[in-house]
Amino acid sequence: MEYKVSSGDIILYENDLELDDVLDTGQAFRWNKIGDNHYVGASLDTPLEIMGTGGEFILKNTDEETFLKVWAGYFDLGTDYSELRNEYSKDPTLRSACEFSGGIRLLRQDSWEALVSFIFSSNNNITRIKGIISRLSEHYGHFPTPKEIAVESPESLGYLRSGFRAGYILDAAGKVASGEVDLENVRKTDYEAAKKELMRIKGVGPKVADCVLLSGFGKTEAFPVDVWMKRVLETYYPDGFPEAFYGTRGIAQLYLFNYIRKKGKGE
DNA sequence: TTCCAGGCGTATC
DNA sequence: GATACGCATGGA
Repeated sequence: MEYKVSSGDIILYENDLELDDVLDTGQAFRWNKIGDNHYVGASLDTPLEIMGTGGEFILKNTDEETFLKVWAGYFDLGTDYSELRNEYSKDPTLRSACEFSGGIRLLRQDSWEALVSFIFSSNNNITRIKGIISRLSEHYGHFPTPKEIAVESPESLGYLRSGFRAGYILDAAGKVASGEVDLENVRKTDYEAAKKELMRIKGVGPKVADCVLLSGFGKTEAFPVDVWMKRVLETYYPDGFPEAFYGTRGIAQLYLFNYIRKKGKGE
């Protein structure tokens, strides 16, 4: 990880990063694009403005301590994505996907924030998900804690316009606030057990659980399969996804998901 | 108007 | 365990 502090801003040098590939592709829902390669957003209650492309980025509205404590982890700067892509590129489909969008990384989000976000993602589109989460955090003036949401009701959450997912969020908040679902324990335990634990929450099925385990807990063997990935698996991996990538197949999934979606749109 | 959006819970077999 | 169906909301 290479960076410097310049008149209060952080200058980050990172070749394996493009903001459009990580902040605007359905991994995180709290970023707003305010210009070319220019975003404002937050992780929990820590704000950030970030801009840049081609290996050099400026991080504003932050400081070195926060950068090291929050953003280095968030952008997974400790992982060598060139090396990962070299490995993936042994597979022809993954090679194409990696070449298609080389700026993809796994965003390692806060676990509670990821849980809330992906519960709202169920049978929903990215624009609406962002709107719901934006209304939620604006309502409290910060990203609400499990306890703050747990005392709400479907009616009092009506302002979110989140539809049937309001009940899911209440169940998640209640179980996390009471300790019935222990997120720290989810972090410590292995992938299979962690998935089971998360799926005790209403509105958390296999796909949402995998998204949360991948982004919120950094469990890179979590492999979210939605309609797009189903198509990828049927088309390119009829005999199953290569076992060689099991440990980081969740990151491979990010490249494939982006590839199949944008390729279809002709981007 | 109808269809769909990074699914899930429930009923039914 | 597999499969069909309804579900709130809003944009295309």
